[in-house]
Amino acid sequence: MVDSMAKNAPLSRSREDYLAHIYRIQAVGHNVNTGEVAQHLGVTPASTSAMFKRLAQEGLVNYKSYSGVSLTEEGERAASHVVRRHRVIERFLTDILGIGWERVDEFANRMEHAMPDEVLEAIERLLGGPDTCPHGYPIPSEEGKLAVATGQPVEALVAGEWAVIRHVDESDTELLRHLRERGLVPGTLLQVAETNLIDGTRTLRIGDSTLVVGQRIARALFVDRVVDDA
Amino acid sequence: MVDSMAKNAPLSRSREDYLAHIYRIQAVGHNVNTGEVAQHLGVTPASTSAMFKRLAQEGLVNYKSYSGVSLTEEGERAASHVVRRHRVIERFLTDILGIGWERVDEFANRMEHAMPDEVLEAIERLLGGPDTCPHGYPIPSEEGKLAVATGQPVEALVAGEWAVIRHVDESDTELLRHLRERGLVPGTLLQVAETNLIDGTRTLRIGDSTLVVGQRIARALFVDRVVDDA
DNA sequence: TAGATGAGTTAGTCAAGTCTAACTCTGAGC
DNA sequence: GCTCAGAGTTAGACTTGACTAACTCATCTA
Repeated sequence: MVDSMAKNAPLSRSREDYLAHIYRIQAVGHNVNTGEVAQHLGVTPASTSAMFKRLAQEGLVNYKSYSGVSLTEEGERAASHVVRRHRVIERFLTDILGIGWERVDEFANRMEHAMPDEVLEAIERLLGGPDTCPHGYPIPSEEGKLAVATGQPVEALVAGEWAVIRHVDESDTELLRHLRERGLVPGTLLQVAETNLIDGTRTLRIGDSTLVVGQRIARALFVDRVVDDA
Repeated sequence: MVDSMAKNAPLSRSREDYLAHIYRIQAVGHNVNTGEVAQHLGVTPASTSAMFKRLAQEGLVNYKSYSGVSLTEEGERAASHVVRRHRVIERFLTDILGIGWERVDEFANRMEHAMPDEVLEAIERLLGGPDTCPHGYPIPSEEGKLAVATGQPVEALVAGEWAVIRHVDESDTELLRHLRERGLVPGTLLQVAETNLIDGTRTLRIGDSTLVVGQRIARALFVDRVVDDA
């Protein structure tokens, strides 16, 4: 909007971090509020407010005091490039280097700002054009449209329903290790055998085996329902 | 020396850049002067002076006004880690991703600060423990000793002498492309057939072919003499 | 509908790293 | 040995992005 922006000056590391996080929140359909962004980025709400103002001035977000932000078209393009880099790097780390999926988010956070486009493209070719990150989130296209993640938490299913894991919450390292060890990864088909509404646990059937998972897992696993054709 | 340093706080990107460049200059046996560092890093001599003072205070370099700097043991360790990262990344970019050696220095400059140790180790395993960067410079060991680059410019050879290319100056993209296209890469055996002291050109024999190179190349190719046993 | 409460914002400060402009040192040449 | 050009340094200002402390707004409850 405001044309005070230098043509294509690269965004600062900090701006990239803010934009990418805003993007991720918008991609799951939530409102973006200051405190949440501040907490995720490990800064104070005051710093976040200040950055929102700067980003708004540069035409990257729409911002009105006390009512949150949203990405402008330009902001969405910029943010999606960062998220794209992040997710391709994660894929690279797991698929080529064999690093555990519970650690790649952190590593990608550091690497995503310093990855030249040409290098990213070469990595994508090597990977054969992956569609999702290891945790199941879609890799945004080059064009930079918001890539919306479908799926709802296992928590929302009732006993008897079938579903496929789409993506898993990647913020908790311990949990991720847990999930991997139990085969709870994107693409896995499962059935909710039983729901215990008192303690929040779910009994899941996966292939021939049965698994009882607590509420934390039931909230971290995002699935799409599958109609049972059997 | 001065223990005002926080134990193992990671170095800033800026410090890493300065230290790495000082390391490279020391590794070819030259004195480190302010202007040269400033020019290479694209900052003013004033900024460089200021940084030298900071680094000295932190025990990373020995610094006395008007007489240059040298790395302390701690500085050498820190710098060699950065250079190590840089050179392993270059190898990765050329050998795994197939990027031309004339571009990898620039890319590695950006990536070297954001590469977690675990990722670097995984890349090294994938590469099979390379000894040198694509331009022929030694990859420092984990221990962080200064890795001295041997070799002298082709310019220093006289007609008739045999030599093996050890490393090539990596600062000029155009020149690097040129060299690669002519097979003037590390490991190549050559003989100086003729030296023209008037225009500075050299005629080189490589295998069955003959190549006339100008002074710029004769200064950018670093070789070790080989005794002619024939 | 008036507080109260908590989220969000503003004001002022700080540190890192850069710059320009002015100053100082070193050493090469006479 | 002296001078002076150029390399190096100091001083002071600026930018970015963070912080704390104090303020303001929105909303939920009574």
